[in-house]
Amino acid sequence: MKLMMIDGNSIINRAFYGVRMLNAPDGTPTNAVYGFLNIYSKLLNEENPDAVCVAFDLKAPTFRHEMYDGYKAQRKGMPEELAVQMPIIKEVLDALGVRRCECAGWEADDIIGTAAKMAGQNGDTCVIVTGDKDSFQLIDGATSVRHVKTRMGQTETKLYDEAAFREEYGFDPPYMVDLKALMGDASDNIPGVPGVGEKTAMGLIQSFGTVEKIYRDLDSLDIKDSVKKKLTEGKDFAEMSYTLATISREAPIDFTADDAAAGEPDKVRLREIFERLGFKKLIETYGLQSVESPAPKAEFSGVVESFRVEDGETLEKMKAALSGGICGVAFSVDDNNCYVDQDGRGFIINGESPLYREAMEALLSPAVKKAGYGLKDAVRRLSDNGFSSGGWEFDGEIAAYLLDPLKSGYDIYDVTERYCGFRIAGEGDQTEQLSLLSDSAEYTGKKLSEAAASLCLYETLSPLLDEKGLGRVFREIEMPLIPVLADVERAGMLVDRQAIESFGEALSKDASELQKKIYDAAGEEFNINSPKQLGKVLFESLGLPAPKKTKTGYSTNADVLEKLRYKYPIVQMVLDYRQLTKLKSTYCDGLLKVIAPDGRIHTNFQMTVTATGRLSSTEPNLQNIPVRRALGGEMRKMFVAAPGNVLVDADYSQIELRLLAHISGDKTMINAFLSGEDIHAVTASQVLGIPPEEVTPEERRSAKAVNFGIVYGISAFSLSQDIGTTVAEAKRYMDSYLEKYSGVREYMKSIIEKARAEGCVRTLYGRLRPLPEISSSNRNLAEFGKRVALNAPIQGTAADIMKMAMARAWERLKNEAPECRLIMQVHDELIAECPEKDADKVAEILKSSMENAASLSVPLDVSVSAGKSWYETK
DNA sequence: GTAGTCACG
DNA sequence: ACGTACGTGACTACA
Repeated sequence: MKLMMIDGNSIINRAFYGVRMLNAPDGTPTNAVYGFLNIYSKLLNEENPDAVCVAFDLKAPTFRHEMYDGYKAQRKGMPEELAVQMPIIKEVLDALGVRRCECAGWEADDIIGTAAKMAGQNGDTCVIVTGDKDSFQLIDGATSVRHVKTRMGQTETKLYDEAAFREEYGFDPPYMVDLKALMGDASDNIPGVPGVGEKTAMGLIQSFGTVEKIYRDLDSLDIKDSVKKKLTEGKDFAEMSYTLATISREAPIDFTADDAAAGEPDKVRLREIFERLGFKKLIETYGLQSVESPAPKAEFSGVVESFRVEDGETLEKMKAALSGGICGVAFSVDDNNCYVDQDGRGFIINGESPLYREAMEALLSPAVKKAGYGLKDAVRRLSDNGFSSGGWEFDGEIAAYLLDPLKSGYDIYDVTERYCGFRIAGEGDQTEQLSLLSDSAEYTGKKLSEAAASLCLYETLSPLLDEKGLGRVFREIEMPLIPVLADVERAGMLVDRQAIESFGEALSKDASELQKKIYDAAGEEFNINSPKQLGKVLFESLGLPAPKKTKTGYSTNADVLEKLRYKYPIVQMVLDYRQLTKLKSTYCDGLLKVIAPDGRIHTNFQMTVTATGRLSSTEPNLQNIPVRRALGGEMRKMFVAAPGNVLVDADYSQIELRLLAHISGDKTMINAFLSGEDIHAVTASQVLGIPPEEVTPEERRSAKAVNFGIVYGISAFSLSQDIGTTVAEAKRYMDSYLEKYSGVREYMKSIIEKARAEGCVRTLYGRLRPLPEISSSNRNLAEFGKRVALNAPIQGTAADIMKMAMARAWERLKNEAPECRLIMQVHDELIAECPEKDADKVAEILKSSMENAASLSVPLDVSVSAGKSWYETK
């Protein structure tokens, strides 16, 4: 096969200087991107390669920099307008499915040289594309160079094989190095021999062959004395330049021509990028116009007729329709109606009809396969109205979330427009609506349209999920969770209202006393809750040293105040005041507002919010009830079991760290977990090289901080902040940590490379986390992307496992402890409420469901405990 | 509506 | 030279 290796930096440089300046709508310069794409298309036409790879230089110094300071000089020359385009080009290449390669410590030339050599060895041919003549040294029987020039805005290329090279230079390609050694190369800042230019150098190489021979025989050579003198004086330069000009063919690259075979372009991404850059013409050239909105499927014509299920005849008609394939459903909260679409026929089940129950039960039977949108809430409401349900096959909202989890919301209208290509009828929405024929259709409303849209989304998104590798997460993790969460929300957590009220009163009292003291200490009254006013008082009126600023003023957060609290009593008072008011407003007042008539708090679990696959909890958020500090922890005494019942609380211990061990495959860490010992103590012992029994509590704390930090992609700076050491100390610690757990270091490196290449990462079960920022030209964004790349597979896999565990536990409890209800999930913690007599059985069910939800190279350990309140289960 | 703060895993 | 740990939601102040 034929491999085309492109010298990315070289071609982009040519494009930048050869194409007049262009700008994206946001002002970003784009001429190099545009020029590069034009050259690239032209090359594909000329060469028609089987595989393509674009090699890039990295900023990291290479051996050439080490031997010659001047070598750096030209790298600095890249103008800002060009530099900002580099990451964009990489983004475009990724979207095009073109392999790219960069390698710290090696230049694009070295990568290309190595790839060409490997291609030759494998019986492939290689054509190198570059604007630098350096690469001519690589030409051989299997390798040619297509040299790119831009003149007057026109790109010209010329192909050099062995014959063409010899004709132009009069010697064989390998001696190109010798030529460069003598004449130098301004563009690479290779000096050459002072005073020897192209003509002289070419003559010397043609007559005498190599630099080595020239110097060996210098005295006897038949050349001008002046040239001889220059050669003698410039010998050191020649030797150094020889090395600088020699392309290494030993770069550690890890791909072959096969790996670089043309990938499929990601048309959606490509279109997004081109739109951002204002490349309207290229959107046409690449045929990307209708990527986001595929044309509506011809056979889909919406609801063509509709029936109210009000008599036996229509009921039978509906039942007959349901026995066919999947149907789309939508439920109305207001009028208690249900809308069913089955292949263009709409059925409306009216809440006031005497046949309502019978019709609903027929529809909700597990045997009837249904597609809907936002089903968890529907299932919950149906349960509230006494309907059990099953056969939930497809939820369009969840599908849209899995396909693109970073969106801020999944409105059914937008999602349908995006994936089905039409807008459905919405309130005040006069755009092209889903066709509902008024002639034969009795009802042409919004809900029936949603039922129809759900069916259409099912048909469009089911194959798409599989195509994107998301089928498993969808079918095995998300869909089974729907009835579970509906049930958990419905169960709710019982709270002791009076206890919350009296705790709140106590907090108010303490807070107002503290408020007085603070006013005294400050010498003035102000709103302590206003960071702006507080900052003014502390750092201006009282003149405390201000360690940090925010973009709007002084920073007054806990980190800052912690540092000042011993020196200034008012600071401690402010910290205490904040704690009291937080507890009062968010937890006492906040929770009292949402106690339902049954005396319980029913949170709302959001399935389509987080970037990693976790749940979130709202109205109220029960996933952030205080626990870390003593006073806040009191809150948990108010979450109680009903009389005669207990709460059973099961916790994964260190699930994320265990997943790091599993995913990285690090043997030492895996063994640490297999030993069953205290992991943080083992870490301290291994990193510090001391026996486990000698690890002090302080050392264990540091090890724990590092273990946590590694999962988040920590920096030495943040670690030092966290454990209170110098940055140097923290760095030493991290280095020895990564030395000891070298598999973790390897993982960090490889996942980041993978994320760059693919623009996303995945969990063990395939859940996707896109990483648009990792190729950003904004350094902070790119760094952020790296940390996310590291963390998302771990946090996300933990979320996947917990979700599977919940479904398993729920199923088992239904059969083995039917009086037990799951009532809460807090990421790695699952809480059930059951009669006291069932406590042991429930504990066992939770523990084994959670421990066996996944089988990894390390055990999953779950600790369980029971109590009358959430506080007591700790 | 945004910024700052702080509660959780 | 620069900023500095991943993922959430709720509350208050203030424009």
